Amino acid sequence: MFVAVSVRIRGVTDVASRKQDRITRRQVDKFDARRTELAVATLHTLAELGYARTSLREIAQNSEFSHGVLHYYFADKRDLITEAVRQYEVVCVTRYDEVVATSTTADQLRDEFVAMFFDTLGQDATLHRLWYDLRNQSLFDESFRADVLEIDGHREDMVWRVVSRYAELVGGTVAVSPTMIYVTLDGIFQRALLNHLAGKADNVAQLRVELPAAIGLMVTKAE
Amino acid sequence: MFVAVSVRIRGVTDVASRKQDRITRRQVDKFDARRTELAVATLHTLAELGYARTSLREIAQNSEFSHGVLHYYFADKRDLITEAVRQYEVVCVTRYDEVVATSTTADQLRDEFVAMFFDTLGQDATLHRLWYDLRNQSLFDESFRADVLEIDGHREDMVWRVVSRYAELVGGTVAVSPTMIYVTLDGIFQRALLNHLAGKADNVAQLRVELPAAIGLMVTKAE
DNA sequence: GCTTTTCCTTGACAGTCGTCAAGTTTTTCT
DNA sequence: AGAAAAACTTGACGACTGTCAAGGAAAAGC
Repeated sequence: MFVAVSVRIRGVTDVASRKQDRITRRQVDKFDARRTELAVATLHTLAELGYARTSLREIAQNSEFSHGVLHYYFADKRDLITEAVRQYEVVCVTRYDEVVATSTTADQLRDEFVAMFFDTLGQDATLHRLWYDLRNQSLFDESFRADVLEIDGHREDMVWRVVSRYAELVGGTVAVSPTMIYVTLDGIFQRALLNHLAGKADNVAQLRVELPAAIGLMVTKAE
Repeated sequence: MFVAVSVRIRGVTDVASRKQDRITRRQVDKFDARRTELAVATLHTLAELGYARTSLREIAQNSEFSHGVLHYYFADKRDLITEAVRQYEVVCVTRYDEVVATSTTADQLRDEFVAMFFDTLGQDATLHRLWYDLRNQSLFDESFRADVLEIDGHREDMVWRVVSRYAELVGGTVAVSPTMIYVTLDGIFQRALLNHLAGKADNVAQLRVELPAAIGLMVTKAE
């Protein structure tokens, strides 16, 4: 019987058990592959319904398996959702890195960042509302907090890479702390998301107009 | 039989029915009083447990009545929660008005605003996390959106009154739009709330240090 | 004081939830 | 091919949910 935990057993380096080790690893990889497959299905269900209304049976219906299988691969619901959140992070936290790497002028970086900012707002709106849902859930449920704070930190790093590179290209320095930069941009994003989902496209457009200036306020040009 | 709806019947101005009207109004007022009483109990339950885990029986236990009475005063759960949200607004949306009214210098206004900002963060933390919970819920549940957008607008007006008055006292002008001011301050508040509830007091203190400068960036002094 | 209306409690309903045990199907190994 | 292990399905459990109807308790009206 293969136990339903995600901890891989390592350290079996004895020569006589190599073959067994190889087999076990293949099993574990297969196990993990299905785990992430189910976690992705969970992610889509959560994005569609929100945390409060997502049930295990609904998740199973969004996969090709039955609801019982979830307890074969996950200890309980929290374990499943935690894994789903980790999948979210993989998708989301390197979003702007290519823009940073390829842009050669400050204006280009700023414009492409703004473009991608509002692109993903429309494209992945349900995923983003899920993130905010889970982050809020961590205000009530302590067991989510560690993961949420970690992802929040990665998001902060992500926008810091953008803005500090922008300052570099502009030939100046960043005027505010990484935390302030993040909460500002994240606040703009949240507001834009709410307006987007409420169908208020003109409000979203207005935020798009104002975003470049907000970025501009964060850096001071060298004289 | 007195129907459980919140719409008051008006327009009965006929002289012969004055007495009946007076009685009816007293009944209605009593009805509304109990409605708000139950809405307040709902608010506290929501603040404690969050939207996802709040049940009608739990709400009733936080009041002095049994669970059945909720359907006597409210059409359904949504009606009840909507009324609770309105109660939240009454409490929260005029929080800084006195600071604005009594401050005579820019520094005083700024310092007292910051003080109250972090006061209510610690004092009413559960209420605030509820607000963010419900705002997020509106990203999934369309029926919350109108109320949420209205309250969000009032919150924006609230901080606008603070910052525009601050600019006035400083003898300058506000450099960014009301929306940008709100999303920034709200973003800072959200971050501080998360850190506060996570027990990271030093992070909260750091945000407190940085808040005055963030306000400073929003206004430009006249030369 | 008696009747009528209002207010509130109690208990039940149909449904959903997370969880798990038993059993079936599929894969793997010898 | 046969045996063993893994992967998956099914159905059930107790608990909990929102809702509502029946009836008792309290207040109002006469």
